[in-house]
Amino acid sequence: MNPVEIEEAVSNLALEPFDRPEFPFQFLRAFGNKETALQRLRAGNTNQSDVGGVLQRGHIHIATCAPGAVDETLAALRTSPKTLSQKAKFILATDGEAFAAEDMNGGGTVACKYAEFPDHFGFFLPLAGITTVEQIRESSFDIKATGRLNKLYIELLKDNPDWARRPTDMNHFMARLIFCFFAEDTDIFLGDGLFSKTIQQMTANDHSITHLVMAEIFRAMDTKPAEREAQGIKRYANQFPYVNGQLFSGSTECPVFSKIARSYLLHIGSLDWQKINPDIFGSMIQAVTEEDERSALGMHYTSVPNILKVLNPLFLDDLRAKLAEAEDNPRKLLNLRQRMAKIRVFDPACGSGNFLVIAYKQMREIEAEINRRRGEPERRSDIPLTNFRGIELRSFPAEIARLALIIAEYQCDVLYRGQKEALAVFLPLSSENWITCGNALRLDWLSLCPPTGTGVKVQADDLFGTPLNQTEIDFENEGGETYICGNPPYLGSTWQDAEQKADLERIFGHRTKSWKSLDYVAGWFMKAADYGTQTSAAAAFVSTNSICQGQQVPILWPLIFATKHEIIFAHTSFKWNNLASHNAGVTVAIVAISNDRSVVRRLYSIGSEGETLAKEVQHINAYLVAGQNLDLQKSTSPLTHVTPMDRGDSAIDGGGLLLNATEAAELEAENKVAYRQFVRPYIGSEELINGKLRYCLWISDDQAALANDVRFIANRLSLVVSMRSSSSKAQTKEAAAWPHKFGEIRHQPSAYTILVPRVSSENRDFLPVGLVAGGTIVGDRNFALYDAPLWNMALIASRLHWVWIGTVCVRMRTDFSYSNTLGWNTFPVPTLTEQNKADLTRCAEDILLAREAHFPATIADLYDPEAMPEDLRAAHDRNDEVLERIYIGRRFRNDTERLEKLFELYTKMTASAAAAPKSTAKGRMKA
DNA sequence: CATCCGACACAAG
DNA sequence: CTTGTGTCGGATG
Repeated sequence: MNPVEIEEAVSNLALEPFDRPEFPFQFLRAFGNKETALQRLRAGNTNQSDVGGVLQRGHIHIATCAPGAVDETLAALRTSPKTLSQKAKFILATDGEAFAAEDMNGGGTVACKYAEFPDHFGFFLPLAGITTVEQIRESSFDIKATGRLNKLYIELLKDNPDWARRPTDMNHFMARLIFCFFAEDTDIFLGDGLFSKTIQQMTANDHSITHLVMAEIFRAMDTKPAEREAQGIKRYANQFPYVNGQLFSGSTECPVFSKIARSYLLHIGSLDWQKINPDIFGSMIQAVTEEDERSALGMHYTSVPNILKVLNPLFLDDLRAKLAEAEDNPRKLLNLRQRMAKIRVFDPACGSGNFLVIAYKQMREIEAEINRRRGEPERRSDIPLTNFRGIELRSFPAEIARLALIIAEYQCDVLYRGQKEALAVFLPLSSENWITCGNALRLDWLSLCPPTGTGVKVQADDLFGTPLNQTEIDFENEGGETYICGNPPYLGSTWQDAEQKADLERIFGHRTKSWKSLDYVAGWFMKAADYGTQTSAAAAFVSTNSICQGQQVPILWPLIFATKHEIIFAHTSFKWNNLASHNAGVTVAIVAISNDRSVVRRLYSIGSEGETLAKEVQHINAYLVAGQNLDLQKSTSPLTHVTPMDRGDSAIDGGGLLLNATEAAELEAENKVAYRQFVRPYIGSEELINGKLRYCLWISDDQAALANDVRFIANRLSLVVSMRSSSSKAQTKEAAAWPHKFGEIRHQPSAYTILVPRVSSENRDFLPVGLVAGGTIVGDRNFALYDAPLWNMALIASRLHWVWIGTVCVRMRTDFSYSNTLGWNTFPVPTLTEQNKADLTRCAEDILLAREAHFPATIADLYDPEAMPEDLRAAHDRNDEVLERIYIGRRFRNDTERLEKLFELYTKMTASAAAAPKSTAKGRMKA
């Protein structure tokens, strides 16, 4: 269940008469428990309560009681031994009048009237497996409103199929409604609930005219008081103020309301819209208009702390520092206020305006403190809302973003200046539109956010079609600073559609031919850098970490650096969680660029306790490592004298060629000869890491006919044929003609094979390199070194290599994704003497021996960082000792030092290769 | 054109 | 929720 569904279930429960014995089960049902789970609790099998209540292990201990006994019942739950031993997260007591609950992990308490407990449903969201963030817990309202609006939206679309075909109008209409609900609950409309009441009264006898009444009200809000009589505004609509803004200009047409839609509307109006929180309302409501997103309604939410990871280092930290520095000095405070009034914040992927709203609110907070210290607490804000600009592709979020900013402004005015002052300046809304609906990668940012103080009118080389009227609006920030921020969409190169590819081509096509491998988000960085060449600005984006790892680095970053921009701060990989706990958060990094060389560079990371660590550094390179830039290109062959590495063989067999132990035994029983002849051990990464056993059919061309006479094999091969022939891939289809062989073979006969899994957990301190006998078929989940000298294995097993791979290769989630071209072929190794090789070989053997001593422990067991055996760790330690002495004559102090040395060696290595191109493979061939 | 490589959604404890 | 898998699509030389 998503939060919206839960809210609805909980609210419905509170409306029913209180049923003392049933309540605990009803409550659990509302949070998504299945009937079977409830039945088991009822039967007592899983109910562990020792106070006559209902206790669900790991979740909640609930007790209902006679009227007036809530306090002692809650106390009994609190001290109940079972509450502790069954690890209940919550305790809850109610008598149908009062309601009390506690979060046993110190997350606070709820005490309210029974009828009001649905307002606290966010408190219990962990029960439904939804990770809560503080803001959510306090924002039951936003989820509730989202759910109600969603219902209305769907109902309206049902009754108005023509509106479904004009989503922009529909979205605009929804934004108008939200505004009216907010306005009628905050005295912006005179009279409490004016909008809802007017609609209700005027349509009480005839719901079919709802849309006409509403349209008349909207028309009034777009008509200045002086013109109203001439325009013939109806009396009931005349009570509404002139709002204007772009919100009510244009057509006032409204969709037709059915009886049900009308009742939904009135119900939504009865909610207390004062409580709306623009920080999160926008991201919640956004899903309403997106068909495929609706199942996750209320799940999309970017946490404020994460947004501040971008905004604080970008400029808010500095403002706060200046505030602290100014102390009570009125002159300094004034200067700071004047500076802030000229700061513009630009989010070219603004969605529903999250970043802009947070930035605005944070700045208002700082300004309020300035005004307090200067003794001007009621002073009107000097921070213009129009300095917070955005671009958004989808029309509904764009509408919501503007609305969210308007609401944020009003709420800040109420908070810092008082209701009266807030109302005095609220209407009419500014007619400017600072949120542009369009494709940020195609629009000209300089026109939307023109350079300061220059008066330059930039001709948009990439501005399509109709000129945007927004370009005429000037920022009120002559001589001010610009900060670009946001969380643009990430889309790996394989998932971009034709239009998105074209977006990237327009930006990168004339700069590099490798633009096709770039993530979509790279476009925002490049546009920001280009923007920065015309005017000084700093830009910080949340981004997939893949643009700072692996193959994208040498494509993107030299282009950014060429615009004189450098990375001024970065937050290394962390998980960008949304509300859904089952939805493994994307791993992201925050990267900020600026062409101002004077700023102090900072590198942020998440510490072991989840705290943010900051480090001041001289320079940050494109791998988000402290150190100089380097140009690391992937290479098809090793740059040093290590053995070339191949990927293993890819079955592409639809389950036909690979056999588990049972299937192999089956064949052996059916035909021993065939078994001996055609079955080989097979090793994928699961087999290597977790010590599993698998087999495969390995049949040479000349024996294909013979093998096909074996019934078991013939059956398996037919599986292969059917899978391959129905494939969408040409290469695979062709391979259906020879089902007895693996789909992609790179196999070389060998006496033994060293192998590394392509993907493996980052939690191990060393890469899980392995060694198998030559007859074993190495699957494509591994890279293989056939008959390579064993010192190659010593390299792979080293901490140096671990660090290199972790930085240079692309990762899958946060796990390692090994690459031969990017990681192995580029690995900087000093020239090894025969003695060095002998020493390293010995080290590799020692590692293998240490592993063997723990037979049958698997690599996963042995390399569990918590439980790594001492002798094995010692063997690795000696390996590192020997290898690192070869590098620098001593051990490295830490991984940063290792990386810095490796980068340095790489730079030298490639520089000398460029100086002496004759030594390349091609050069030798000619000679 | 024939490899070869990286991505990712899915699946299994 | 962590860790690994099967196969596609498209880059590369």
